[in-house]
Amino acid sequence: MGRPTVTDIAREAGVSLATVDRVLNARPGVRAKTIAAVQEAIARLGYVRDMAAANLARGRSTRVALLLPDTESQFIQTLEDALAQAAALATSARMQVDLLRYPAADLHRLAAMLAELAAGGISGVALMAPETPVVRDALRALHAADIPVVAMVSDLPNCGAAHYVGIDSHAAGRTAGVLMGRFLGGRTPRVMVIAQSMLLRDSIERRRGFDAVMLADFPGVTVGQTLETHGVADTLRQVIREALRSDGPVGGIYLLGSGHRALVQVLTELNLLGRVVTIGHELTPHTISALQSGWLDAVIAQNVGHVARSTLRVLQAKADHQPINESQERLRLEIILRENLPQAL
Amino acid sequence: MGRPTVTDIAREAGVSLATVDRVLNARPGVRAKTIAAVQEAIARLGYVRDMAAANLARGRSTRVALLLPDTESQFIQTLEDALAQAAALATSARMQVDLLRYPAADLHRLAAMLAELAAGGISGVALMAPETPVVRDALRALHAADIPVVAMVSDLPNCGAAHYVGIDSHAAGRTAGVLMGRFLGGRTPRVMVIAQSMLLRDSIERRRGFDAVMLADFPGVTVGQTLETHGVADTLRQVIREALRSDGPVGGIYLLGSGHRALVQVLTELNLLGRVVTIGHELTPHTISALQSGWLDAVIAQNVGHVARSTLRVLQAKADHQPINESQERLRLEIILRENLPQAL
DNA sequence: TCATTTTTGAGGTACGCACATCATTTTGGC
DNA sequence: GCCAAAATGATGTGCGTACCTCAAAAATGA
Repeated sequence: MGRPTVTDIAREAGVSLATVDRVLNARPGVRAKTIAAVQEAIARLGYVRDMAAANLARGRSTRVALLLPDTESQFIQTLEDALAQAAALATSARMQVDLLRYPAADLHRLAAMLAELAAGGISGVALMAPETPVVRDALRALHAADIPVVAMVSDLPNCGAAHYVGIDSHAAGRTAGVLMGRFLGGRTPRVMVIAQSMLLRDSIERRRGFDAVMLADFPGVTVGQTLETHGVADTLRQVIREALRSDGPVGGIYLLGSGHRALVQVLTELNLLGRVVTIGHELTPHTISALQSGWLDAVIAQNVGHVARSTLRVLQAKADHQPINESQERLRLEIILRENLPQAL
Repeated sequence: MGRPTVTDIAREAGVSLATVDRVLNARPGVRAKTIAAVQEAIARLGYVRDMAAANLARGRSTRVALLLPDTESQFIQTLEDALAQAAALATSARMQVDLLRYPAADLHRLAAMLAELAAGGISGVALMAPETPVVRDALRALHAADIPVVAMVSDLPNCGAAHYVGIDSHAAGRTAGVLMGRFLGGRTPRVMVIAQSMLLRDSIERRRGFDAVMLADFPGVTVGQTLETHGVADTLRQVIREALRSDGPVGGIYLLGSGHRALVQVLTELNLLGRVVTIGHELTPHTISALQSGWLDAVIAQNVGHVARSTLRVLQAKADHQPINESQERLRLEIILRENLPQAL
């Protein structure tokens, strides 16, 4: 005897197949007493619905859209690659994935794209986007239309997002703080914090976490205010030079977002490369090679492959109205050193 | 138009459904020319076989066995829990999982169990076991019977194992080494290395990795020889006391395997708790609470949930004669500090 | 060219489930 | 106890694929 099927339940519960079907799919027109009897039989037999067969019968081939900003960042590119790879695999599980980019500078366009998708009959959307009123309204419209929304990498609370796939940015900042403090090894120099921009929710939370740990556990270390580079290498060079003119030696640098390549360049010019504890975020070809060279001491990252697969799994579960396996979807905050660099991205 | 089906291929290739079926399932009696035509149609339409429907039609419900030692270790228990949870989910994907324990001290019994399983018609086996001749022979017999074998946590090369699910132990030791060296922060005290036993492949490789890094990057630090406790708390107490009597202060302890609880106890007695850099392996309730209390500085771990799910996925893929998605199955070596402890195991 | 073998076609059944329709039974209100 | 409403049963079809049988066609050898 193999696993029990709907037929077994019907026999066991003393009802017809039609009734079992009504109970299983929460269709109306069944007395509470009958529902209980069927569920009791399900429990007794240990029945587990064959989701593959169910989806096959439904003939439903989920279509979802994934939206990323068109930023020229290696992290975004890495994430897109991971999403594309996961999407290719999802095809064999009856899921069609549209991978789209939106202009990072034009969030109205993003909102328009979301509206189009909603009209085009899509069963789920996942995106990485800043939380602005325009975006929020667009996402709320999706929510109202019963289209599940998944936030990737950067959370979107108060937008009706059904799920967040990404790591806790505050914890990421705290972790960066501990590593910085411990890698300084008792020394109490100044530490510089550099960011492209402090508009993004992630950067702000990371900074908060970093400060909390430094203040509490390494009170001797002076942490400077956040230097914003706006993605311009010259600005970066200038702010670093300026900061170095201030009193006290700089012993550590915390890079909140991207910009590793420019930083390495500036540090080379200033002959500081490898002489300063440097901690950054996200695994990209740049950060990997910087770790290998010893220019970067640690990277706090999230597994983009996991982000991609988790995103698709969550969207599939939402489309099936299935519960989400929280423990599988919880992303771990990863600490990457030269010694535990993954062999391949 | 949804995704292409076998019918579409038949039409596109100008052959019948039966012929497409023969090609897809590598059945004999088709001319090479016809095979090429069908495959060309498959490529042109981008056909991807619906594995769910295929398995449904096959009526095949994969049955696999998972074997763990009956060791009273929290890590083994944690792993078993993760496997049980993954198994419960796998049920809805037509997979039946038998979760078994074998006496750790009696590997002949393990070999006998494996032989029984082979005779009982099972489609795959995963196990965590030491690599002894008895085990090797038993696994080779499985391999000869075309039953795929997956090694969990501890690798089993030269046993015909189809796959290894676990982290690179040498890299784990190297990582522990860097953390130890850096957390010592320039100080050069003695470092103690403690293990339950050095018979297990993992412990040996970890030690090798640890030594390699300490020697190369932190040459001032003296690393003692491995102290074996054989799982006895008293022995642990004794070896630590003895080691402390030697000259030079002990600044770090590297715990290769389990035994965290006993170590904390001994360190408490000696008033060394929290005053020595301590690094261990694997996330268990004990190590988690030790991290939270600050008694443990870092843990090198593998995600047991990932181990469990990966094991089942690999077994499923092997049973379906499907290729394995290497990037998804590659386990990351995780560094856990108090700051990035997962909220739940 | 004929006989033989090989290749191909046509069609059916099954897997476990969803969903639909219509007939039949049971229930509750009065 | 009658009737309408609600609940349940019976039955069929289809999802995409595997696997089987038998007939028909094509290729091959002599």
